[in-house]
Amino acid sequence: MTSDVDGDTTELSRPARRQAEIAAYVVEHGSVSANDLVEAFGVSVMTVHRDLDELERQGVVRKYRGGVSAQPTSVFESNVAYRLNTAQTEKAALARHARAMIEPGMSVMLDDSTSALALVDLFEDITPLTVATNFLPAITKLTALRDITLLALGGIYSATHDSFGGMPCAEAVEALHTDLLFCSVSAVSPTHAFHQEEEIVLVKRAMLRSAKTKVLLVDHAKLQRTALHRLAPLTDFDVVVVDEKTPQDLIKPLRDHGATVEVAKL
Amino acid sequence: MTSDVDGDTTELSRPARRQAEIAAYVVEHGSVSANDLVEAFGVSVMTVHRDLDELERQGVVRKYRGGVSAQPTSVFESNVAYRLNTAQTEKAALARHARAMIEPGMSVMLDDSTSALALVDLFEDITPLTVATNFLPAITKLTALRDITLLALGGIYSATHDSFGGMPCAEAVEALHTDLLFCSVSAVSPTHAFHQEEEIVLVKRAMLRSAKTKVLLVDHAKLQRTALHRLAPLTDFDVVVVDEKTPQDLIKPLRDHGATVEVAKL
DNA sequence: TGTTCTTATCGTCTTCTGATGTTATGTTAT
DNA sequence: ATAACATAACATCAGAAGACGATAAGAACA
Repeated sequence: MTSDVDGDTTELSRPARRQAEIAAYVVEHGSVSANDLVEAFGVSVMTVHRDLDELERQGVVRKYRGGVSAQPTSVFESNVAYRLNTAQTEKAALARHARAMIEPGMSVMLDDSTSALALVDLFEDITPLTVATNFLPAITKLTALRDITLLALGGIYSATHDSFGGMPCAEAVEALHTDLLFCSVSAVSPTHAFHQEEEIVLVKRAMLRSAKTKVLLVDHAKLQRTALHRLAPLTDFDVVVVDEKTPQDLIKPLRDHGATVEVAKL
Repeated sequence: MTSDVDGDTTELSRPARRQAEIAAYVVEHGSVSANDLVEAFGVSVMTVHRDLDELERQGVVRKYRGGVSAQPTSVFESNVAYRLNTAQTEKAALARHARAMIEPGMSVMLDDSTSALALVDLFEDITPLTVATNFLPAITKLTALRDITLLALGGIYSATHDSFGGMPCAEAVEALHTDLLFCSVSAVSPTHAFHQEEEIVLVKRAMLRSAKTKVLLVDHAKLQRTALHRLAPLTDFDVVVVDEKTPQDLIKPLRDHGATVEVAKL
């Protein structure tokens, strides 16, 4: 019953949507020519090239004379997971649930996930608050808010994630200790959380070490995926929050293995 | 002959300009009511309040029921120095001069100054490049560029400067060592560079320790001002760049005290 | 050298954000 | 309690930025 898993491409600018579709197209076909894409998407050559330039900047495809080829799937997936911005409703629900755990005066850490971003929108009323994050969109949003101490976690910029990472970021994280951590991952098995990229795992692990209470935000799509790198056992998290659309038979195994699972109401 | 020192309020959005003017008005009058401002600036009460909210967020004024009062002058000055964005032509000239010092492949550090920001616009052609900065507008611009490794220097966000600072930032800086540093200050005496805020001084000093070649960018207005905190002797900089409008009799004292001064052509 | 593919530049058009005022509701003082 | 002030919540409008394609210039390939 995984009814509306994808296909809901709302809330994305036209070019962004097309670029995501082009990315999918390229990944599917391995490599294609610019002209193929012109026909497939009904835009001019120029626009196709511009889209491809952007996708290349994000590390999703590689351009060569005569066409483009797909990059390792991991990159594509992290990127498209971000852009295709699926399950906004679910993420908003997760965010509302998470919000209830936060009290004024606390310090909160956020990773570079869209789930965390949804949470930022709810911060305005929970002031004062200290927020640490390495996610540029979150940073941008938070700069506009009053009574929130923003602690930006610097590092090497990744266009694919629109966030900062690498050693410098991990070091910045380790200098902190926050009350709460909200983070998300690419995939969740009954026992562990996984992520596509080792580089990201480095930072997330540091975050896990630097927070008192750790919360994992998981929309139901994540439970049916797998990913390369094992990040941490689910028991390392104090709470795992899933959305209401998650089938019961996917939740039970988590609990059986000792995870504390809460369900966020839509 | 300090002809056109201020009064050139170009290149600023209407609300930003009005806010700067309101800030000046408030500082001049000590404290005023919202209605006074309505009459003085010919906008609605609502708009006045919005402007004041923004100025308060930046730490320039303090609101209370019935009006607003000015905050310590230092805050006002750093802020207005930033916003009133004077001497753009000069800063562009300084940036062009600085640009000639950069070779592809180098690592460059930038502080949170508008002079540094002008430099960012010239980076696109000097790739590859590694750029480290704590200035949010610079970070935002750099994320869009390819072939530039962006190293964001995190820290505590300051709305007044739109940059990151404090201890976390200083630590991030100290973990680095770049080929070049371009920075600016509030004021320059014949022997020293000065800055208004101690907090900023902390970060700038760290930057000075973390770069091989240090370049100070100074538009001529800076030479006629003073500021509270002594940052460093001018001889700590490998080069001090001034703009062409700087009177000779202001340049000579710097050289007499051992500084290497270069003049940027407009 | 000619052909094909790519990039640069310009003008047009659309879209979107941001700024503003008005009205309505809430809050503080007297 | 009431008046003055402040904020919240729309609706409107304008300006700016972005998207796009056409054309022309440039670069790689064969």
